Amino acid sequence: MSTADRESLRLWLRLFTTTTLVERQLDSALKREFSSTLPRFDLLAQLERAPDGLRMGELSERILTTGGNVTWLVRALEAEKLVTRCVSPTDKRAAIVRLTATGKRHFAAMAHAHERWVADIFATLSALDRRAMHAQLGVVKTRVRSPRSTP
Amino acid sequence: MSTADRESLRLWLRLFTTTTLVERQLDSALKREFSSTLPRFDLLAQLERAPDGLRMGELSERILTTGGNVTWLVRALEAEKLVTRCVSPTDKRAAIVRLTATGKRHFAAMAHAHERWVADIFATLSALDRRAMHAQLGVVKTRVRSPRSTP
DNA sequence: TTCATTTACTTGATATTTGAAGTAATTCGT
DNA sequence: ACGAATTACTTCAAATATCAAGTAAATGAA
Repeated sequence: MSTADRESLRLWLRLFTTTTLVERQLDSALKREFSSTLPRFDLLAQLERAPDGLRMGELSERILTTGGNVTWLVRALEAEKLVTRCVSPTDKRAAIVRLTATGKRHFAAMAHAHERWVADIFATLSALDRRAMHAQLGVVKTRVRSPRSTP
Repeated sequence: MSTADRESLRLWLRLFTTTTLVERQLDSALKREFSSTLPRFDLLAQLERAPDGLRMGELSERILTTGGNVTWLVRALEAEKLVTRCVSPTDKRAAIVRLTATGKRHFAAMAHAHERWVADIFATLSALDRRAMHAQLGVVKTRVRSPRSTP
């Protein structure tokens, strides 16, 4: 194992740990303040950006989870009256999910708090570092999305 | 919301996405090649580094999961003969978990492949970028571990 | 010592996530 | 237009993870 490999391994370990820690922090804050969770928040965030709603498949791609899980999440959020589902007029197989008015209000409140928490955590980095890290992550993300990622 | 806040949010989003993508890639490769998973691998990796074994509580701190989950994971790995548990001689409440010889062999094989996968993914970054990112993540990690992290 | 507290885990009930298999609607080639 | 392949989802079972008790051992103060 070369030095570069060793460094890659250390980097991945730290990337994973740090992300997990931030994730848990945000998740537990969402639970505490809003009785919600990060996955739910993420799903609502995607819908917020899509005024015309999204199909189940689009949701599952965007929040990086399986179709079965999206079905489950949407059912739960629907029960809480935060989203609605309707059959697509152009494709009867597809379901279109939208935020309800309640969902929008609820999300806006959460998003505001979430923003503050995230800003607070990453404020420890300089603007320069934040931009550098964003770019570096972009490279990794592209790499991991390309076809022959897993040899 | 200031520009800095917006950038923090974008950074967090990308951090989360990238980490999740790498995680899934590694997890599915471990499944495919070794019928294992990332959480199992992580647990074994901690034990590998601790020749004297670790207590359940130490494991749960290190792999960032709950005690109940560690009990579950260890039980599964024990059934596969990869780890053993014994009562601590100095504290009868505590259980000490160790790798078995089989566990060591099994882990060594996985670790080798895992190393290659990770090295391959992060080889897209320059050595300089890897070091920079490692340092930047260190700052965030420290921040998120400090007491008044969630205001 | 002796009992209240704390600590280390386990348990059991739930919640979440995955993956494979099933259903219905659409599309494509003919 | 017709059936085969594909696509969009749902379902169900199994794997994982959390949380809130519960149990037993260790600690510590009176």
